[in-house]
Amino acid sequence: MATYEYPRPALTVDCVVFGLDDEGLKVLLIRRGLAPFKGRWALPGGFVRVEETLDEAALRELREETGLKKIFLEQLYTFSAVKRDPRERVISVAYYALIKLSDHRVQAATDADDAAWFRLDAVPELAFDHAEILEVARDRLKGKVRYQPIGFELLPEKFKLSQLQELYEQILGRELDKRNFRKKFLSFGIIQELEEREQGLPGRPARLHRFDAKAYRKLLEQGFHFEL
Amino acid sequence: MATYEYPRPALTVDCVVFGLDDEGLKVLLIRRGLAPFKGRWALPGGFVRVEETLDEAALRELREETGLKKIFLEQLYTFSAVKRDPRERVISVAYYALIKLSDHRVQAATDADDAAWFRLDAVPELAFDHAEILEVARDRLKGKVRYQPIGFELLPEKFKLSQLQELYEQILGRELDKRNFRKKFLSFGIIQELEEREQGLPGRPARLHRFDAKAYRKLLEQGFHFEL
DNA sequence: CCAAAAGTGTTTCACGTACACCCATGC
DNA sequence: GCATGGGTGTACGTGAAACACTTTTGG
Repeated sequence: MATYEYPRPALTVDCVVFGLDDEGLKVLLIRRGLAPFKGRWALPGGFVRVEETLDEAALRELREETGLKKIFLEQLYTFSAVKRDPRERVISVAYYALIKLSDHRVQAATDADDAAWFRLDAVPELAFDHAEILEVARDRLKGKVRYQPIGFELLPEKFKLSQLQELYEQILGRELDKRNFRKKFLSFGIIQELEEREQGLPGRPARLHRFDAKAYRKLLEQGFHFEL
Repeated sequence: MATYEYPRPALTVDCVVFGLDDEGLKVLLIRRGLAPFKGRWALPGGFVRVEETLDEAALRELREETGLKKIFLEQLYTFSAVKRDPRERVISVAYYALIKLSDHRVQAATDADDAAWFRLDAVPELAFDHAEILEVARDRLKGKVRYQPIGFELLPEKFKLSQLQELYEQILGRELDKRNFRKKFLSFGIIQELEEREQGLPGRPARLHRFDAKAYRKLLEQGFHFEL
C-alpha cells in the first residue's frame, strides 16, 4: 500500500429526505440547473470536501440546496456502478433523512433551480441512479421503523395517535388495527399523554401526545427492545 | 455542480472476513508490511481503482492479500473520520464477508507480511480505525443472522445441526435450547436431512444436513420471512 | 340529530420457552 | 459398560390478531 498515484474516483453524497404532510409521505427533490441531466429532478447532494466527514458533507449540501438543518440523518449505502455518472467516475454515499415538514419551510437555492416535495407514488423520472437510491431508502425506512421509534422525526412535536398510526401505515404500506396499535404503542411508555386536545376539526377532539425521548433512553439502557 | 477541481479524498475498501473453525468464530487479519502502522495487524483492504466497483475492489483485495475467492460479501458502512488515516484524507468503504473455513486455505500475499485468523475474543490492537470497523461488523452480523439464513456461508456444505446451533450461539453470544432450536429450524423447511451420518467421533453419529437454497428462494417468493 | 373521528376490551390462537430422558456408537 | 454427543415431546404462558360499539364534538 504505497503512496497512491492512481486516478481517484470523485466522491459525492446524495440525500433522500422524507417528509410528511396531510397528503402523505413525500420525498424532497431538486431540479438540476446544470448538465448532465439539466432540468431533470434529482436527489439533493454534491461533492465531498477534503476536510469534512461524510455526515458533515450531507448536512452541508442539504443546507445549501434546500435550507434544511437540524434533522435526523443516517448513512444508507454507497453506490459505485462505474457508469452511474456519465461525466467521470463518481462514487456516491447516500444518506436518508427524516424531517418534520411542519417545522420547515423548504427553499430552492444555489445550483438547484427549484426544490419540491413529491408523493412517493408520484415521483418523476430521476437523474443518475437516483431512482435506485430512493428505492433502497424506502426499503431501509420500512425495515427500520419496525424496530426503532423513528416515526417521531416526521411528526410535529405534539401529535394525535391517529397521525402516528397513519404514518406507520404509509411507511409499511398496509393498514393496522386501531385498537392493537394504540394498545401496543402506549404499552411501551415512550409517549406522553398531554391534557391538550386538538380543536376545530370535525369529530371528537383528539388527545395530543408527545414522544418522551428521556423515557426511551432510560428503557434502552435497561435492554428494552422496541418492535413494531 | 461544475467540474470538480477540489482535492479529492482517497478511497479504500476494508474487509471484515469472518470464518468458523472448531475453536469458534474468527476474523481474518493481515500484518502490515508498510508504514503507517507497519507490523500492526489490520483488516485486509486497499485503494479502489477508477474502473472497478466497490464490490469488485473488495473481492480483488481479498484475493490479492489472502487468496480468497467466491465468498459471501456485503457492504457494511463507509467510514470517513477526517484523521482516520495519518497520511492523508482517506475514506473507507467497509465490507464484511463470511467464508467456509473448511473450503479455504488462506495464504499471505503481496503487501501483507502475514495473514492469520484470530478468535473474536483475542483480537490484537489494530491499525487505523479498524477496531471500530470490526465492532460495527460484529453488530451487523448479530443483527443479520436473526432474520436471514446466512449462517450456512460459514459452515461446510454438509453439517450437523449441533454445528449450526453452536454457530448461532457464537454469533448471538448466548446459549440456545437444543430442542427448540432444532424444532424451529427444521420447521422452516430450508435444510435437507441427508441419509449420510458423521462417523469416527465419540458419541452417537450425527445425521448430516444441507442448506436447501432452492427451497429457500421459493419460500422467499411466497413472502416467507425467516426469523431467528 | 347527523356526520366524523376518538376511544375502548375480550377472545382466540400461535408461538416462544422451559424442561429431562433415552439412543447409538467407539473405546 | 461407560463415556460421549445425538435426538426427541409436552405443558405453560405471553403476546399477536381479530373484531364492534360508544363517546364527544361541530354543524
